[in-house]
Amino acid sequence: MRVIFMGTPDFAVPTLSALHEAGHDIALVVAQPDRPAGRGQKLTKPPVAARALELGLPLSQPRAIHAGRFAERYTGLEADVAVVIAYGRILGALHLQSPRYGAVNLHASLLPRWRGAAPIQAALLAGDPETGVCAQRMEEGLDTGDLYVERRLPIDPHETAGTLHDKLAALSAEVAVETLAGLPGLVPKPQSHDGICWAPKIDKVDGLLHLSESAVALDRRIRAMTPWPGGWIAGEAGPLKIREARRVDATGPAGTVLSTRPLVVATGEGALELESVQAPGKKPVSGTDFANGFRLAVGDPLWV
RNA sequence: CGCGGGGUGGAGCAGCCAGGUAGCUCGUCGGGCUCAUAACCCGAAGGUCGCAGGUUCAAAUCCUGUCCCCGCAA
Repeated sequence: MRVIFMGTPDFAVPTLSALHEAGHDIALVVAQPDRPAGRGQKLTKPPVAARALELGLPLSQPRAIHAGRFAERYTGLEADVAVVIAYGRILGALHLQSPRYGAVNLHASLLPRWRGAAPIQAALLAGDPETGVCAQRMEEGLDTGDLYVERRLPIDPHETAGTLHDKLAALSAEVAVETLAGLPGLVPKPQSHDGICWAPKIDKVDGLLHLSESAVALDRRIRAMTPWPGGWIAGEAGPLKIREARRVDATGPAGTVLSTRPLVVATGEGALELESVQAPGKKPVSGTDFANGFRLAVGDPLWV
């Protein structure tokens, strides 16, 4: 099939690679423009753009997508289908209707649960036992399209957004290939009217941990926000990132150290063993190393 | 030149601002105590203080350059 691929971050890369490998004619790869990123704010190419160049595919990173040269080029390609995965912008009727079979979007949740920007994090934050990937026929409504294919994936108890991201990115690639293969005859099914919910975009402050919350909630938040923005405890010296933690049975005043080896901190309900933490400007260290360096003793507040 | 923190025995840190015997917690090794221990007691090994140069009687500490790591921001 003649495909227009639209995607931007790491999550979309396996799908681009898989479609290319499956022999589809990728007429154009569309990604967001290069942006300043990282220390030094150097202009950085999004992963999909980098991959497109590696594969020698035509690439466009337009600032304006709804009109002008890009819009003309888009419609002029006479593509069979647009495959959209984590592109990062809302598409218009032009993009959805000009390809022969319209636009197919890969979404990392079991729709209609977790429509929106951050379905992976939302599923972890809610403690869902499973999630998955859906291929939907895009409409102008956000993630409301009829479903071509749905694949489920159980969520491991120690899953983080990072590990789940990678699994779902790989699964998305499979679903994309499967969907395109069946496209001429596949009839998409409408989403259920029940269980609709939204997964809003994740903000840095979503990683803020209040130790007065329960260990269950904190554990979920830490895993949902890892690796970005990371679960962190606010303090005068800056944020203390909690990179890995697990729930343990212990009680005490929330926020105080119950043990230094291993490092255990009390929460509003239950306790957390901190396996890997990172102070501002420092490297990640084990809980015990942290306690040694910061001279923590049982009964001390963890981070002030 | 976006802002900022840091490189000190195996690990995490203090010491640097007011140059002059290498410190703390942990680990390691040996010994002791104990039914036993990740607990406790005693002892030991292990560092040319990222690298190069400079100032000085004397540099981890002051100055210059250089490499590397990290936080913020995006």
